[in-house]
Amino acid sequence: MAKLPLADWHPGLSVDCVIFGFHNGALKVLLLQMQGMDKWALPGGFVRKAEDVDEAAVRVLEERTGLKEIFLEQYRLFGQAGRSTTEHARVLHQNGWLDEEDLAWFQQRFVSAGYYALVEYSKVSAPRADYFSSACEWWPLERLPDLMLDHSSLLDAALAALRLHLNHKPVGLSLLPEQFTMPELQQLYEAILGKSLDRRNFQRRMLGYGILCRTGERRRGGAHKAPWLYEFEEEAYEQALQSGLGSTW
Amino acid sequence: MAKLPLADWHPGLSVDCVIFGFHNGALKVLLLQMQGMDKWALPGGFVRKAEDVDEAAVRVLEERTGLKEIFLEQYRLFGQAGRSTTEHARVLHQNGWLDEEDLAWFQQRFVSAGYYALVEYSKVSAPRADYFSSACEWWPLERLPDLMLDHSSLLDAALAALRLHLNHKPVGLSLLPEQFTMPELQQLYEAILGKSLDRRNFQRRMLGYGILCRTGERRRGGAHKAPWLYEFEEEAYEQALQSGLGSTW
DNA sequence: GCAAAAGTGTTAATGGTACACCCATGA
DNA sequence: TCATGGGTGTACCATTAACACTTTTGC
Repeated sequence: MAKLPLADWHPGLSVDCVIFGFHNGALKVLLLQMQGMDKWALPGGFVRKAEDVDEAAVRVLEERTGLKEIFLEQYRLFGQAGRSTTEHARVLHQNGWLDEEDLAWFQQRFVSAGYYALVEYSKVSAPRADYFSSACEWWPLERLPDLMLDHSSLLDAALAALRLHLNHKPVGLSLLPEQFTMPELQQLYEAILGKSLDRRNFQRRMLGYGILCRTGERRRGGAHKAPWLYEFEEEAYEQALQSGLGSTW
Repeated sequence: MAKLPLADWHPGLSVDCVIFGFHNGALKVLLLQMQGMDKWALPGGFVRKAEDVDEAAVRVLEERTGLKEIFLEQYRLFGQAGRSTTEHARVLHQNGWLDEEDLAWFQQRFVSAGYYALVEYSKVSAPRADYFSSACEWWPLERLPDLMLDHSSLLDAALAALRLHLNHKPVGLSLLPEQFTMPELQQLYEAILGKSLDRRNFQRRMLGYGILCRTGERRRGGAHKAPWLYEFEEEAYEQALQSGLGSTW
């Protein structure tokens, strides 16, 4: 990314992606460790002048995860005047990661479009760091490292948006592998909602929506009774989401 | 706005506001008619470099409505590469509303933060047009004029966001006058949801939330039985919105 | 007095909550 | 065989949906 042909990029505009994955019963997010800093950051990037902002987000997603078809939702623009400090750019510059010309670019005031993405954890075999970062790792939501700038609030807002969308977007479909068990689906809901649900009622309710299909197979190898494997019935799922899964009005 | 000191403004960034009002049982939005065009536009503006994007939206709101304390919610950034055409600027330039220098500014590629605002209709006595528009008027949602650029989709998305937020934001409080009747509140909900609700069940459900206070007065002058007047109990309202009015999980 | 709108009440159906119970599996 | 987790059933309760009925008001 160094040596940007600056004329090609939309000034003062970036995208940041909160990439959610689900593994071992926990929600995780993909974070980058910044070169020469102990702080971590959300994967992000700049926007080409000729490019949709959505396309920029897709590009970032692909660069980090290697995946192209990802559920991606833009939830808000972050536009506080003081949100982008120059400290980070200064450190990069001192360590030789940024030359003079690019430094000026990084020291502009930036507004950033916040996206959240839902990916199937197992498909992201090797998350890749970008030019300015030394590591790219999954972090569980409950134990996050220090994040730079306002990335904590971006993340919080993404989770809030995800909760709000839970009944209207294909959250389960996007985060879970093709086949999954009912307990796994429940753990996912519990992780997103931040509270525990009744096992039996959850099952009945979910099956009541008519969006799940029992494959007939069970998940063997667990320590206890083998649970059934399910798949989503995609057409019925889409249909049900139109009006919202638990909507009241 | 002509003769912008261009160095003070954030390049390629604007805000657009969908200002909702409620009058005579119908949802309305405030639109501007562009100088020399038959198309209408959402009230909008640019963002100063030293200003929060939210502040820019508040500024626009105040300029059009004269109101300062307005419920305002940013719902999404609109960032299609082709969304801002140069046609509008060309027309303004030809008619003498834009000089050469400002023309270049207007012909940049713009991304725009979409806000929706909820105002008490009666408090907006005289909406004011801006420099580039010849009229500023309320239009009912069901019969909207042709809108420029992608403002139709901005508006549709604002309504969708409003629906999604109905159980989590003080929608009634913001759109209705201090005192209102139950039928008025119901009409508001029906207008937002786009469907009719049962009168009696609506009333019971609303009263069940414990967020309304019957003043003891009735609205006289109507053609029929005089309905009670209510006010919101603001503390209880805020409280109830925390968990969502009709949330299921 | 009539039509139309507002307030109150009742009932059946639906859906959620809180359980008890049985089944499968590995240690 | 026991602890643990998974699957099914049921009884109870709250809420919703769909009604009937009464009250008020202007014409």
